[in-house]
Amino acid sequence: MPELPEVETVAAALRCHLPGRRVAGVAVRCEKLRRPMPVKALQNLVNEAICGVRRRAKYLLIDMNDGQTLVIHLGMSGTLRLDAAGENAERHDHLDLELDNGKILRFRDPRKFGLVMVVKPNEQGEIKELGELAPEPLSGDFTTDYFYDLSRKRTTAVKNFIMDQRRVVGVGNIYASESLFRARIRPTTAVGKLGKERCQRLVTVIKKVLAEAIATGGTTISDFYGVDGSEGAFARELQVYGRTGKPCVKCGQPIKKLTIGGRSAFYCPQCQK
DNA sequence: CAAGATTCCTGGTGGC
DNA sequence: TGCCACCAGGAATCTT
Repeated sequence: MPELPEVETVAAALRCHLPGRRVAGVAVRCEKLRRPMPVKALQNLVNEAICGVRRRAKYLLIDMNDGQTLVIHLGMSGTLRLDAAGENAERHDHLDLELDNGKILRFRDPRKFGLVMVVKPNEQGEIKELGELAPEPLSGDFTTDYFYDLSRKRTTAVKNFIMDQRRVVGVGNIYASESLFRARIRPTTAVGKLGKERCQRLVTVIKKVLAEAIATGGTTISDFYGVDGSEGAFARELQVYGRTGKPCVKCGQPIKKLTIGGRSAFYCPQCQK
């Protein structure tokens, strides 16, 4: 589910509800995520005021007045929603943040690939616990030159490269296939072999696809929903993802599927070289 | 150091 | 209908 546009959609929604609220209570029902849930640190958030909501790559950052930040990664199946006061938790609702207006911010994650941390960012707002992340794709730091220089002499498939969060952040399996189709580049192409022009096409298209997906509220395939339970509309815009055997929207050739780096890749053999 | 395989976990689906 | 193998949008960790 959640790639950059989905996380941004959630962040934008939470920005309308969380800042200015205080944490009134915390409930942890399952501690076993990708890393154990930091129960003590979470309980220490009680009575803290929330001052902002940010996103970095696919991480959601909820900033507290005292300088701490609650970091949430949705993994593959995580969702956050805002429940009305008194609403019962359901299966796989692992964490509740009760707010001072009674509403409950709920983290659900059936596959438990998600991540919850409480950290202290440095003065610039950077969080070392997030590791080495590439620049934000929608920022001015993500440029053709950046991409071109970083990819020289790399033999890995371009699809793997754009899904590697140390090189490009926010692009997951869906937007990788979609971006490559729009850039007319085969997912298997060695990234180091791409000339400057094709690098530029890809960088431009990644920005465009992510921005469009944000504008339409993200992609709902099976388990992405907005904070209010709504579905994202970008699923209608998908041109290759999940369309194996169906005609290419541009040339009519059947879309092909293959496995690269253990993940499925979708492409048009005619349009993508 | 790069690139590929493996692993965490549960739920939905498609085939028989 | 029931059972089961297989697949899933992520990313850290290990091996080669």
